Amino acid sequence: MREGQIPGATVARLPVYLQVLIEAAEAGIGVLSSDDLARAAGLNAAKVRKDLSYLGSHGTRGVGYDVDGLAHQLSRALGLVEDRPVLLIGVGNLGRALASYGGFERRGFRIVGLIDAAPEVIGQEVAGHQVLPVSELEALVAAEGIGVAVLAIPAAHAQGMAERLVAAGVRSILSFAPTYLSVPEHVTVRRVDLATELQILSFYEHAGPRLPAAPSRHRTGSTARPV
Amino acid sequence: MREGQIPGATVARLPVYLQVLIEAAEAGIGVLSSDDLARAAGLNAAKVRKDLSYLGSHGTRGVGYDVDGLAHQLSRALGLVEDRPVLLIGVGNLGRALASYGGFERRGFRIVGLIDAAPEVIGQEVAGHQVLPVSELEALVAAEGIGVAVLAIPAAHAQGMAERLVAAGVRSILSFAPTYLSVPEHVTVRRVDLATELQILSFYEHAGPRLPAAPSRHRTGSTARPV
DNA sequence: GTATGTGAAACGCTTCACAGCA
DNA sequence: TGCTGTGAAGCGTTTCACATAC
Repeated sequence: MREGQIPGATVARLPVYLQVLIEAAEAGIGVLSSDDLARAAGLNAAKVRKDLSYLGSHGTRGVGYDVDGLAHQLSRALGLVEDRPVLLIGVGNLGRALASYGGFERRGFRIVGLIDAAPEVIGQEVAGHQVLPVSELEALVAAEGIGVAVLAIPAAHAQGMAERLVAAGVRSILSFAPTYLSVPEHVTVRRVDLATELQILSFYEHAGPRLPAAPSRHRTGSTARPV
Repeated sequence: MREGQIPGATVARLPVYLQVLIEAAEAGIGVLSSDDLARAAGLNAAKVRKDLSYLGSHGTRGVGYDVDGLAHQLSRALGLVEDRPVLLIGVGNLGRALASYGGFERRGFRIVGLIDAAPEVIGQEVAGHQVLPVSELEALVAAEGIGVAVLAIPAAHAQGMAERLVAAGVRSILSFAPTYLSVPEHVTVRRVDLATELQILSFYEHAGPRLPAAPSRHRTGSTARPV
């Protein structure tokens, strides 16, 4: 691993630790051990320690990790010291659900605009935002300094919209469209596809209780408890 | 790897191949090479071939893979030869979006029931289903032979509902609640959390255009085309 | 005593390179 | 010739085990 590089597998777990810490802080817990964190996140203590060690040494031997201090370190590592503006494209059923989801602010993001192509939706008030036409996209991205966009539109329009977002300056796209997006090297796309998730579950159910096996995403399978 | 075991990383990609094949079939394409598949899925040809080889040898050297034949093999491997019944718990914004998502039937699933705890929602007609009270859960799971459930409820209720689902006989849970679920060994949970996804994106945007780096989930970064 | 931080071993996944077959 | 199928090498991640520090 190159100096200062945090492994991808670790990066994908940092948000998990952060969430556990936020909940612990709200519950008035001041210190957590790697074992506590592991239990709450469905992992093992060694992995937690190794992951956190990439951020530097922020624990106290014999004691554990200071909840507030570590939460701050994680927020910093994730680039969340202040809320990041997010643009939401597509105000259908899913888009509305995302716009109404309250957990954003609490976790470092702020939806600053809703955009849709349908004339009957434009101008509507959704979750405190007026839906804007696609023509406003570039101006909005520039004005708000938007780097992250969420795509909740049909697959057929996803590639075109992604290209427009990239041209406008967006560098990270979270796409719910069940299709693959071709983007330049410097742009990161993450795709969430419900049917894909269900199919992965279907495999393991169908294949029988395979003892090991757990692909990429968050999988719980044993003791893990919300704090 | 144990005999007959398909690696978890491969399992997570099988739905992707299946989707590409379905779209190719609809476009009238009869044969695809590993390179074609790789391009459409944002992967490389060697990975595609190795992945598909775990299912057996279904390609033709010098030619490629028969689209229909391979799609059938993949469906079989994923346990999707006939539609799997799915139970949806939680009919809020997100639950409605999921219930209304049309892509299910086409990809091997059938929502057979909606359940919610709120009295004002129970009895409503949503996406062609009457919302049932939680008390109907066990009967519905038994009657329809449901093995897969989707949780779209607040984090605070997720663990309790998961336990009830497991007790009723559900073996796979797709959870949208931003909390970890403790389940028995034989139950598989996959978690989808929007804020987590955004935070991972935030890391890479913040950390600058890291050349390598791409954690677990579907990441596109080069040539990939919707068919 | 207790829990972190970390080299080193073990493991799994990806990529390479080419043999095998149409 | 062209593309699949696959051992083997390479690489990243996980786990182990213990020195280190409170």
